[in-house]
Amino acid sequence: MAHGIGDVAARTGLSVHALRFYEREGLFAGPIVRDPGGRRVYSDDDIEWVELCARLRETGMPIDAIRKYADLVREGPGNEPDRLALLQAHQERIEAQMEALSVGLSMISYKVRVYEKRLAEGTASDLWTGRAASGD
Amino acid sequence: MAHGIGDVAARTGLSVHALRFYEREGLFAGPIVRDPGGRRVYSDDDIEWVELCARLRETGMPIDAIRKYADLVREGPGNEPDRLALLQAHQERIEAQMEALSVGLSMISYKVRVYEKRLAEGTASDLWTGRAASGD
DNA sequence: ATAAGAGCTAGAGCCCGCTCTAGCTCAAGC
DNA sequence: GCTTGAGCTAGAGCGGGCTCTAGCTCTTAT
Repeated sequence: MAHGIGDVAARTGLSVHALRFYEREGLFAGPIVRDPGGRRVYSDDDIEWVELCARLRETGMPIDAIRKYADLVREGPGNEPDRLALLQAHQERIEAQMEALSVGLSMISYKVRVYEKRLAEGTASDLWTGRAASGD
Repeated sequence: MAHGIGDVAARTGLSVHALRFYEREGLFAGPIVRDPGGRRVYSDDDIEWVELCARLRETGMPIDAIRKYADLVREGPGNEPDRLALLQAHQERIEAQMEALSVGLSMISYKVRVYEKRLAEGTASDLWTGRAASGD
């Protein structure tokens, strides 16, 4: 199936600007075909690739790293260990991020509980003790 | 306990530049005391606050949002529901992020497994079938 | 035939979050 | 008393990742 850039944008959540930008930046593994009028025509495979890029970006992989991966794929078979290394490195980054998020989340959840408790007491007693029970 | 800015930087992982920047940006709930020579002197409470800010930033809360929270705290008691709302909103953002990360992670883990398998087969058979088994 | 709408390129612009510089002051150790 | 090192301010600069603009072309529906 062939798809126009607008289509692809709509279905991947990226903007058409971003799609052209990614292409210029060399994030695509192969050239995007053009129709006789010079417009980009995306294949289903292209869309799949764009979706991968979107996930990689969403999980914080820098453009630069994605380009390196795309370069390897473009080079063709033979460099699988290198590709694997890039993916694994990113896997670890994601795991670290998740850890950081969960630490932050539990800190915030704690504060939320404190506020909720204080508010419940407040509506019950209609009185605030200022900084009596800390917790900003 | 009183701490110099270098100290605080070391123990929070932020740079001294970032600490001054945060202060300028109004992320602090109260003014930072200065010594007779004009240097910042951080209390334990200040450090705790800085640590909160660091966690909020790490989890992707924009400077702007942290400032709003700090503004509320600075205003004093009475606006707890507003503070709670900000925290809850951020809590949700974090949860959404974690979701996105885990989707991305599973996509990548899948690819990693594919490569590992292909490599294992490759070393076994010493032959690559090119794009026979897709998966970039 | 025409007007609307999607696409194209090259390049400028923007936002965020720091980071760095210049030029100065201060406190402490040798 | 002098050097070294930490700190200060105001403001410039930067890197990443888009986003937007201008000016043009092409397709399509009326």
